[in-house]
Amino acid sequence: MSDLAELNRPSSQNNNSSHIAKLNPEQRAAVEAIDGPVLVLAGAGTGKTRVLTARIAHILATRKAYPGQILAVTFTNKAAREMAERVEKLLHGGSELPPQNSSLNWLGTFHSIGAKILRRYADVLGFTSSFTILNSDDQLRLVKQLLNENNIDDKQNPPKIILSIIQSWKDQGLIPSKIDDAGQGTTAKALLIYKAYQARLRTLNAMDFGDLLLHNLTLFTSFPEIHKEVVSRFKYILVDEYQDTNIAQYLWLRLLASGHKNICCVGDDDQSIYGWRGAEIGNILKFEKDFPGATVVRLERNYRSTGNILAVASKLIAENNGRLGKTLWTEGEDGEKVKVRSLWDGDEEARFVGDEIEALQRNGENLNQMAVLVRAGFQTRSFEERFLTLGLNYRVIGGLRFYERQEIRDATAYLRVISQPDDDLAFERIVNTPKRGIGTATLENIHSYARSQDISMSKATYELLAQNALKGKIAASLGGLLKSLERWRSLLGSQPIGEITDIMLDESGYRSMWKLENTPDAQGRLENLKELVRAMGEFETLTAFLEHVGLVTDMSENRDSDMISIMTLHAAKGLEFNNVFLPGWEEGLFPSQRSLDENGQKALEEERRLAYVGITRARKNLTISFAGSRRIYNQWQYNIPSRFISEFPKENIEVFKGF
DNA sequence: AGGACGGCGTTTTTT
DNA sequence: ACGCCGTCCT
Repeated sequence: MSDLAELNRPSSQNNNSSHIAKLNPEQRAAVEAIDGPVLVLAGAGTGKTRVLTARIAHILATRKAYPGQILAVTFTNKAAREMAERVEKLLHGGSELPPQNSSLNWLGTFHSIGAKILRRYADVLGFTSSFTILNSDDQLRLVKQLLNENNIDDKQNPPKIILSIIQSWKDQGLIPSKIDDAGQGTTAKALLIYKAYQARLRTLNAMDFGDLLLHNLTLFTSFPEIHKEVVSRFKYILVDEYQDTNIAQYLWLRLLASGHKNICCVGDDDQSIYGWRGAEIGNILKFEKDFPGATVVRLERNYRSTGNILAVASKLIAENNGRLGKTLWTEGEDGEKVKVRSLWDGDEEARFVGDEIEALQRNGENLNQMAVLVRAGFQTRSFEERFLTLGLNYRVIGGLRFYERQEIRDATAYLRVISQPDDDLAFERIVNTPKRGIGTATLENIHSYARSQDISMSKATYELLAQNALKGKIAASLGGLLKSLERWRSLLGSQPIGEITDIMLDESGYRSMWKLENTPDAQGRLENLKELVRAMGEFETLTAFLEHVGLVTDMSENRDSDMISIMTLHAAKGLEFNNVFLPGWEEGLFPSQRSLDENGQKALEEERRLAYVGITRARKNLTISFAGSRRIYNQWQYNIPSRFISEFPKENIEVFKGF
C-alpha cells in the first residue's frame, strides 16, 4: 500500500491537503463526493481504509462538520481503532486540525455506538443508563431458565437453537410483536421464549448484543423527537464493510441518514462472507435503490497482489451471479504463477506446506509474512503438529478469546455484582464459585423468592437471611459473601480498580480455587487473571471497564515475534501477507458440504467469495493445495479437488502432480 | 460434591 | 474418535 503511483494532481480547492495528495483519481472521487449518498465499492487491496480516513479528514479540513458531528461505524473494535489512529495521523500530519476539541466521539462499532445512544435515552425504554450487556453465557443460561419456567422440554427445543432463532429475529430488526407467524414446533416455542426473554432482560436492566441495535430502532420509531435529536447530531455518516450489515443495522442506518442522506458506505459485495450470521448482501446490492441519486465509485486498482494472483481471483469470482461487478487491475508485476498442488493425504499436505515455508525462509522471507488459511478450525491441528516437529514458530489466531475464558468471565461476573448488585445473571454465576455449599435447592429457593417479590436475587438473599429462612452453614456462607461484596464495593473510588480486583480475587477464594487445582491448565488461568488485573490499569472506573468488557472480545495480540499465522479464512479478512497457503481445497471441505446442504446455490456463492477473500490476502506467493484423502473424525474420506480450482485461468497457475 | 456414564455434536463467529 | 455437558448415582 506504500507504493502509490504518482498520478495525482494537486487538489483544486485545497492545496497542500496531505489527505488528498496521495490518492488515485477514483479514491479522490470517493473522498471528494461529500454530500449525498455515496457507495464506494472497494475491491480487495484497493485502499479502502485510506479512502475512509481521507474522507473524514477532508470533511474536517473543509470545515463541513466538527469531529463530533461525524458518525463513523465499523464492525470490529480493531477497525475502529485503526481508523481513529489513521485519521489522527492525517490531521496532525497536515496541520489541518480544527482548533476545537478534535476527538471523533462517534467513531466506533455498531454495537458501541448503539450502546452509547441507548445509555443516553435508556429511561424512555424502561432501562436505566447503567444497563448491563450480556455475554453469550448469560444469554444461554437465561434461555435455559425460561424454558424451565415455562415447562418447555429442552430436549426437543434445545436452548442453543431457541437462542439462535431469537438472535436471527433480532438481526432482522424484529421485535416479538412484529412476528406474526412463528409457525409450529420449536419456532413457536422460540417466540414464546423471546417474549419472556425480553421481559426478563428489562427487569434485569440488561441487553444482549442484538438489543443494542434493536432498541435503537424502537427508540427512533416510537419517539420521533428523540429521533430528530439524534439525526440532527450527525451531519455525515460513514460505514465500513457495508456488505456485512444485517437488516437491523441497515434499518438503523436508514433512520439515521433519513434527513440529509449524507451517508457513505464502503464495502465489497465480493467479500460478503457472513451471510450465515445474518449479514444481508442485498443491502449493498440495492444501495442505489435505497438511496436514489447515489454516487457510486468503484475502486478497482489493486496495490497489494501480483497480476497472476489477481487474475486467478478475478476469474474465480466472475463465476458468481449476484454481484455488482468489479475488475481488479494492477500496474505491478505478474509475479510468480499461483501454485496448485495435489497431495496424497492431509499429512503429506502438512509436510508439503512445512517444506515450502522452510524454502521461503531460506530465501530470506519472514515468518510474519506467511499465513496458512483454512476453511474450518479443526484443520489447524495438522499444521500445528507439523510446525512443532519442524520447530517453526506459529500462532493460531482465533479460537477462544480472552474475555470468553471461564476464569475471566467468572472474575468479571464478580465485578458486575460489585458494580450492580442486581445483576442476577452475574450473581448466579459467582454465588457458588468457588464452592460455598450453595446447592441448586438453595439457589432455586432464592430464585423463586426473588421472582415472587419481583426483586433481584441479591436483595432476595438479604431478605431471606433477615427472615432466618436460610439455615446454618448455608446462611453463614451467603451472609459472608454478601458482606464481602459490600466491602469490595466500598473500596470503589478510593483505590484503583485493578487493586480492588486483586483483593477480591484473594478474599473470595477464587484464586486459591485454581491454585489448589495445581495443573498446568490452572496455572494458565492464574496467568490470565493476572493479565486481567494488569489490563484494568487502563480504566478509571469499574463502569468504564465493564462497558469495555461487554463490547470487546479480543485483546491485543502480540505481533512482535516472528511467527507464521494459522487461521480460518473468516479471520483473515482484512489482512495481507507476502506468502499465503490455502490448503484443503476439496469438494465437501471447501466448498463446505454442510453449507451447500443448508443453503444451496446461495451458499456456494458465499463459499466462492470466501475463496476470493483467501486468494486476495496474498501479495506475492500463493499456494493452493488439496489432498486426495483425509481423516475426518477418524474416518477416511476420499475427495476430489474443489470445483473452485477448475475455475482458475490455466495461464496463471502452475499445477504440480496433476489432478 | 464428585465421579461415572451416556448422548451429542464436531463450518465459519466482526459484537 | 473424542471431548464436552448434563444427569444420575453414591
